[in-house]
Amino acid sequence: MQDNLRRFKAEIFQALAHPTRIAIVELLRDDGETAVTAVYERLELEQANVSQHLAVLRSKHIVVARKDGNQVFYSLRDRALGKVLDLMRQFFHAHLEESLALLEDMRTKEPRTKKTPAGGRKP
Amino acid sequence: MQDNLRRFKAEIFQALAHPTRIAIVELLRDDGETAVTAVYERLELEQANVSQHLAVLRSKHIVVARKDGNQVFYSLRDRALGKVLDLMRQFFHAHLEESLALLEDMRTKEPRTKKTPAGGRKP
DNA sequence: TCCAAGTATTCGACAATTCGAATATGCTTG
DNA sequence: CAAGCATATTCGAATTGTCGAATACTTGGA
Repeated sequence: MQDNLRRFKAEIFQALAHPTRIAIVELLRDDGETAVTAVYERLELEQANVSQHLAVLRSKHIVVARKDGNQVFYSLRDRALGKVLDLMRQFFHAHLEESLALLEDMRTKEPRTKKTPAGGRKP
Repeated sequence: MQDNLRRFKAEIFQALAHPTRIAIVELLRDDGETAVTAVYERLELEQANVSQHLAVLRSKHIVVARKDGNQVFYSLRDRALGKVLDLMRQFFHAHLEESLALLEDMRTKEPRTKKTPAGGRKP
């Protein structure tokens, strides 16, 4: 059981382990219930992509959907998760220097580059 | 920058998004500084595997290593992460019923089965 | 110096995630 | 019912994560 519990936690973390999903959660936390259209317009992302990420969040019960006629409104299911993100910011600030180094690191590696033509390292 | 910050958070979550790494973090939180041998003996895992997971945690600065002679002692770098896990438990309890359903779901799907011989559904 | 203990890294196979494109589903209005 | 908007799902390709086995590195002692 101890192990199942850990798998459960891991799945929650996994669900949050993507910049877009974090953006979505933060948006819902700040703006409350929001329709899908508003989400992908605010975040400037493709509809399908947002829908896929919402599906992930939904499957882990991080988010709840409410249907209203044509559209679907999403909201955070529990504000504990908002707190988690706050702690995250705290964590970030507490170790600002190293965090910045990490960010720098991330910048050099360029995120999800899909068309980097010749970036290969080590010939 | 907003986006970089989200990528940073996502990486932290990603680092925690594995049952073994959660087990490690919880162990370090509860027992304090611990040598690698003790970790993999307590968790009944392969040395290499634990070392790989520790490398992940290290690369995200979730954990710090202190060398002492032959061995390396690991500890949590920030108790904020302990708090995050506490919030997680809170989250779990707050939604116990659905969480249990999720666990049940996970049980049926069996995690990381590598040698399930004939479990396939749909012939 | 050689060896053994304790950790870390590399490698190859396989599983899982992610994206955009295409397509499907569901609701509402005419 | 057809058309059209809002959302979801499926597909294939590329990327990333995971594991055990093998191997390398580092330290302390014979």
